[in-house]
Amino acid sequence: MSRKTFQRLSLDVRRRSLMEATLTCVARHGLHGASVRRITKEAGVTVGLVRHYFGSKDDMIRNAYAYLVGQLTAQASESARATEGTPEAKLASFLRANMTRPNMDEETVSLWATFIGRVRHDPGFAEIHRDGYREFLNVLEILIEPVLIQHGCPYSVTICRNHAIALNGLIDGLWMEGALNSGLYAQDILPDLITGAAERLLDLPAGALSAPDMALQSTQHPTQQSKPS
Amino acid sequence: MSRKTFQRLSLDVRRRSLMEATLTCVARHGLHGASVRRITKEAGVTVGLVRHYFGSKDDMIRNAYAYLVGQLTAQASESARATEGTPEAKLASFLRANMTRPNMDEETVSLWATFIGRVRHDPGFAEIHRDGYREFLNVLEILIEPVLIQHGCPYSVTICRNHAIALNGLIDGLWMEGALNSGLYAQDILPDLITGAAERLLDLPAGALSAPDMALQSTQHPTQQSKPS
DNA sequence: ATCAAAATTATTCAATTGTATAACAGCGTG
DNA sequence: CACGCTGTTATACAATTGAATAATTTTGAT
Repeated sequence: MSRKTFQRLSLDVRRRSLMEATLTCVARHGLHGASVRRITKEAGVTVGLVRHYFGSKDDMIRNAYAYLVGQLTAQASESARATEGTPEAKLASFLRANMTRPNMDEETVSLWATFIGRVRHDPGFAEIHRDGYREFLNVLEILIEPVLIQHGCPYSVTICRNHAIALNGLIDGLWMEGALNSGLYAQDILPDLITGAAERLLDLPAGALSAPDMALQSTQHPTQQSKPS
Repeated sequence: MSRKTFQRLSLDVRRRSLMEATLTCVARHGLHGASVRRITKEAGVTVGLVRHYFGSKDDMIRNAYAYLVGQLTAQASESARATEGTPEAKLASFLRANMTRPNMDEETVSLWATFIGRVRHDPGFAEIHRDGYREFLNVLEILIEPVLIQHGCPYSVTICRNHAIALNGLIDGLWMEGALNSGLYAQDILPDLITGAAERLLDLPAGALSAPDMALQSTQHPTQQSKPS
């Protein structure tokens, strides 16, 4: 009986392939079902490599979690960065990115939730979560600030930060419940729903985020729409 | 060596004690660390009882999840029901209940997230989640409806439902990130933060939810505060 | 072509897992 | 007060787990 043939891959490639296999297995079978054997089989290697590249299974899982969080925020903020136009358009793009693929994906949410469940009792996970959350809040603040200023909204560091916290909550909640797709509503209502909700949350005139064309033609002060009362 | 002494308990008591021990262990050690032996030790019984009362470990865990979800919505809506006063006060009470103990508890959020992570790949969990989510949305709609009407906001079944979806997202997200307490802000800012955010989300005049006294003395149309612009 | 260093495989090991089965004991019923 | 039902304990078992070690193959430098 012959030995398995194999390639020697670079450290980065091998580590990433193992982390991605880890994420795949955790998403599919949960943390309890993601055994070293399943993960290494998914990655097409044998069990010994875990020790070789990560020292232990727990270490590998923590690295995979950090890898996931990094990708999530990177994708969303890249989507905002790539959008040319007004601050409103950038913010709207960021919001919509979180309500559409690839960011809003059932498997990704499953993964995220599973890891979140470990944050409380594993200091390593807690640190990764805190850093990721901080980063996400920062991105949000930077996106919100110019929008508030442009519309002459009351502005301070505290206000901006509180808006970021609330908006982040809205994003997280809709992202999660939406991706799980309980069948109670269609997922494709979410991009419009979140832009509308964000407008009101930030006290912007209706249409400032949801109708980017209108926002474009009057960059200074969009027509002040009277609130229905 | 003598046998362990024991009491014969009623079916309900024993099942509940096993489910609560399950929740404790899952919160502490995750699904992967919540072994039958740990759970039964936590409950003060021996392993055989799992088979006797639930058939299998998985069945016991599913039951524990349903038990948790039921308690969560029950506590929050009870808090709203127990509040005398205007619809605004009831809604505000519901929101605040989700941002304070016992509902907003790190351990509870850990549990919830862990289970959510299994929803995608376990049909049993999916059903429990869907039912719980539907229930929560219904409660929210019922609380929102009279508030919208009272303030003469544009109203329809769709509008009300969309508001419920958004508000639920806001609650879920803030509840989770807040409870995990990453240390980026103090948890006690959340009750005020969510009532303020909800006012804007529902397009209510400022103070309608956050200043219940004002809402009380003018139940018809609270002083229309001009939006800062 | 050779050789050594390193990446990868193969195998082993003790510990833990979930479940099944059999023996025991509490408790209501007669 | 004895009896029997069944809730409960105790034990056994095969399967799986994470980690450690030894054996082997690839690869790049010479």
